Amino acid sequence: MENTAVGDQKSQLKLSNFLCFAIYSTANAVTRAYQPRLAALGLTYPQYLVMVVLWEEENQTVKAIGNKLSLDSGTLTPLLKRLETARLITRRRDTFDERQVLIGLTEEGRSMRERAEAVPVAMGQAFGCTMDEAQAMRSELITMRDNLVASIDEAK
Amino acid sequence: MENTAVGDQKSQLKLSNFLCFAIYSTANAVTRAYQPRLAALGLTYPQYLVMVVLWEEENQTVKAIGNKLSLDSGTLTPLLKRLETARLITRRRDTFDERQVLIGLTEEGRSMRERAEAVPVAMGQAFGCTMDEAQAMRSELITMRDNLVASIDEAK
DNA sequence: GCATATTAACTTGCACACAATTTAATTGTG
DNA sequence: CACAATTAAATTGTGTGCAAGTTAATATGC
Repeated sequence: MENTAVGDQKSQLKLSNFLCFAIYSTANAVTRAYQPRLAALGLTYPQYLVMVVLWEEENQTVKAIGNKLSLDSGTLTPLLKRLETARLITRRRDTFDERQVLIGLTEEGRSMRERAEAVPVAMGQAFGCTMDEAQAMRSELITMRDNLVASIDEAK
Repeated sequence: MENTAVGDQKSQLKLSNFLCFAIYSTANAVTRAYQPRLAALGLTYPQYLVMVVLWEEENQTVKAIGNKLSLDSGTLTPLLKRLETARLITRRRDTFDERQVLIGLTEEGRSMRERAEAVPVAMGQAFGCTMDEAQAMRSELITMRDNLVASIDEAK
């Protein structure tokens, strides 16, 4: 049936739009939802992500942090300078490769980890979904993200 | 089994983190993936979203557009001014309620719709998923977004 | 060994997002 | 009718994201 095929295609085009928008507006909501929970720590959501990466492992390069968060130095450099000003992290040139900057934690940054434990607890409840749903969603999103990223160079 | 319960809870806390990050980094990838496809139209992704809303219905207030896109006037006002400068939209005060500004399309903005049809086609392919997967994902994301938004006031 | 290419971080410029405040217009209440 | 409360946009200030270009250090090819 030709009409069905055409109908399918049209709705897919609309859906692809709506899916993009769903991701976009949910991401905005994630940032807004973190804000009141991070206020006590004085962190923004991207700053919190950097701290999470550093709590996992100290003394990482800007490049390594960028790879983990999919952010480039144009975004990270000013963000890291703000965390340095807040005395949460340290920045020092790698002695063996002076191109690299190693990001470490101050004692204050290290000790913030404990106070930050409440944040994912509160956020987990805010989502209102089960662990299985969250895991399935996460896995599908990462697949889509990697597909999208792979498609970018082709589109240029 | 106590260990299992504790293990479950810990992994849920991590997962809630990872789910947030998956949404966040996928949304960044969405914006980057749109960019080369919107370059020919001279639009950013948020600008494209506003145009889509206006192609559906002309002469909407800033408030109405903001409700549909979950954006406030602080974001929309400068964005709309850029679209006006690009001669794609018109802005005029509502005669019956001078607080409101009605956003319309110029002939140029209206005619861009046809050229923009290729964008969702390309993006749909870039996602690399079936229509059913896209629809399921979209529906779950919207549910989570609404849960998140509902949780924000409580957290303040 | 030295010129060239590559790499890491930084910088610049632009466009969001959003909290908080301001301004102007309308609505609601006594 | 007067006047307080509400509403819609705009404005201000801060913090991302990211493309494009710069600088300095390291790696590579001949």
